Order: sequence, then structure tokens, then C-alpha cells
Amino acid sequence: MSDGRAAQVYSGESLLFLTDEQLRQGIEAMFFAYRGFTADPDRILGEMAYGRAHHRAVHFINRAPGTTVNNLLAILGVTKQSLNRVLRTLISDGLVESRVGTSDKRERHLFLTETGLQLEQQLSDAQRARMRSAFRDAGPEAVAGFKQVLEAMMDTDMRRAYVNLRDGA
Amino acid sequence: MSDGRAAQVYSGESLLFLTDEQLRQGIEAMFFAYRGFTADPDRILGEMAYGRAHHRAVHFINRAPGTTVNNLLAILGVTKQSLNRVLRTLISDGLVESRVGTSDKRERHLFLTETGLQLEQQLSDAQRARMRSAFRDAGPEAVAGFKQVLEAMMDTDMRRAYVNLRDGA
DNA sequence: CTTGGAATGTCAACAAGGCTGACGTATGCT
DNA sequence: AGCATACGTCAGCCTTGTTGACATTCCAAG
Repeated sequence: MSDGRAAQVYSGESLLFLTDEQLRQGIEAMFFAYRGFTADPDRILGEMAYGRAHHRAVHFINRAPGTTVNNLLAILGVTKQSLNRVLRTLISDGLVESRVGTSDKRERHLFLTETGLQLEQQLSDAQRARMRSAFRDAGPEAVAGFKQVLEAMMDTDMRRAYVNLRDGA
Repeated sequence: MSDGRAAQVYSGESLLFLTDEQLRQGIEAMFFAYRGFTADPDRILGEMAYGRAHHRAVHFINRAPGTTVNNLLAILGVTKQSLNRVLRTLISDGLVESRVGTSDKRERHLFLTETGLQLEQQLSDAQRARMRSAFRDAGPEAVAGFKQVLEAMMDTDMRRAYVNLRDGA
């Protein structure tokens, strides 16, 4: 199973960054950092009747306005029932608008309303503030490495979704 | 609120890595990567009666054998009731042993049994495999940056916990 | 020695947010 | 006409988080 020893043995050069110890550090760093990553928006959401699931929906609708439900489903990686519960509250609270598709009337295209945009701003300002601070502390080279490793850690489908969003598919 | 524009304006040199666009990429990278990060252990846990919470408990007990419940509570950032539910099943299933403290008999010290160690190995092998692959693809400099940014993203308390674990407190 | 507080465990109730399964409706395609 | 697709919804279940209340055990201070 574990080839950490092997990695150490092979490291005539410098594969020391692949030791089990280094990998464990990476795992724990992901765990603790993700907590920080979600902490600020969670605090804001906690004061309202919303949760992390609402944040995710609002984020990606803002990111790709007019996206369809199926599309969002694929990006979020949840079931339609799960997403629907969230969307229903967002729509009835007037944060999200659902428009019937023009070419294909089966599809619903999702948009943020003014209120929805405000919430998105509030949440992403909070989350960006932490990210900005972390980026600034670490510097541009570190940020490049950070993104490189994260991208390599994604499942293939998610990497595709990520790259599409990034490069404007 | 958002000072992304400001960052761009100030970037006589190279603060371009602090633009809102770059920060958004970082945010989405964290989101997608974390999904990959937990996917493999989740699959294994799904086949048993366990979930991600059990994984976390087992991981940190293995990491610091003999740790107390309070200690684990602080690291995991959940309530004792929540943790207790998980620990109870792990103990009654014979994966974790809880020993009354010698110096302070109020404390319970937690250890993995042989079976517990096996599960931990299985889970962390799976998780390390993905981390190793990502590290290898990205290379040592990227890994250094990855850890640097993640560490800067943590809450102060969690950073302390992380560093203590890393440096063997 | 008594008492207060700390550490732990447990019960009950609840909520968010996942899941599956089943079903209905509208629409599009062949 | 009939099948497939997109979406919504109802019902029920699970995990994992939360509060609040309360009991036990034990250390330490008075």
C-alpha cells in the first residue's frame, strides 16, 4: 500500500517532499485550512437562515449567470433533490430568479437578483479577505504552487469544471 | 469592502496575484480540491457504517496516541456531544480504547486498537495516494507554496495546533 | 473535610444537508 | 406516437453538527 519508504529510498536527488511525513502534513494542512476557508462566510450565514449549501449555489450562479439546474448539479456534485431544497428557499426569498429556457423550455436558467447579488458580495468579500491575506503573506510564487497542487488534487471531472470556469468556457 | 481594484491600481510591481479574479480562482480551487481530498476515504467509509467524522477521530488519535478527549475536541472543533457519539461507536466496535488517566483520573486517554490501526492505515493510504500523486505532479517548490498558503489561511488556534502536530509538540 | 469547579459522559431534541426511490409534468427528439 | 430529458416534489433515511440539562468523578482550594 504505502510507498513512502520507497520514495525515501529512491531519493537520491530530492524526493524527500514525498515522504509519508510530508504527505501527512499536507493532509492536515488541508483539513485545518479548509476550516479557516469556510469560517468567515459560515459566520455570516449563521446569522441568517442560510447555510454553506446556499453559499455554494449563490457563488456558482453568480459565477455563471444563466446556468441551468443540471449544470449546477454537476458542478456542486449533489443530487437534484438536495440542490432543489436550497434553490427553492433562495427563489422564494427573492435571491435567485429562475427563467424558463428560450431554446429549450425544459431548462431553467438561474440568475441572482439584486438582493442575491448583495448576499454574494457580502459572502465573497469575507472569503476573499482571508484568501487575500493568505496570498499576501505567502507571496506570488507560493500562490502559484498552491494552485498547482490543488489542481492536481482534483478529480478529473472537477478539474475540467474548474479550468472551464477559470478560462471562461 | 472589496479592495481588488485597489490591488490592481497599486500593482506597479506585481500584485496581480491579488486581484479579485485570482482570489476567486483560489477559492474555487479550494472547493474542488477538497472534494477530491475527501473522496477516496469517503468511498471506503461508505462501505462500512462510518463517516468522515470517524475518519477524523481515528486520524488524530493515531497521530497523537493517548490524547485526551478535550484535546481532541479542540483539534476537531466540534462539541463533546458530537465527538462522543463518534467515539462511542468506535469504542464499542473495538477500534478505539479509552483508558482512564493515571495522574488525572478524570481524563480519558484515547488509543487505537489493532483493528483501529488497520482502518487508519487503509484510510490514510488512500488519502496519501492522492496527495502523493498531486505532490509529484506539482513538484517540490509548488508543494512548499501549497503548504505556505494553507498555513496562512488557518485560524490562529488551528495554526498553532497544526504546527504543534507537525513539529511534535 | 467540605465544597466548588473541571473533565467527562449521557439523554433528549432539533436542524442542515446529504442520500435513495418514486412519481408527475412539460418538453424535445426520433 | 413514443421514448428520453429536464425539472420539481414528496417521503423517508442517515450523518453530523448544534443546545440544554443533568450525573458522575475527581482535583484542589479553603
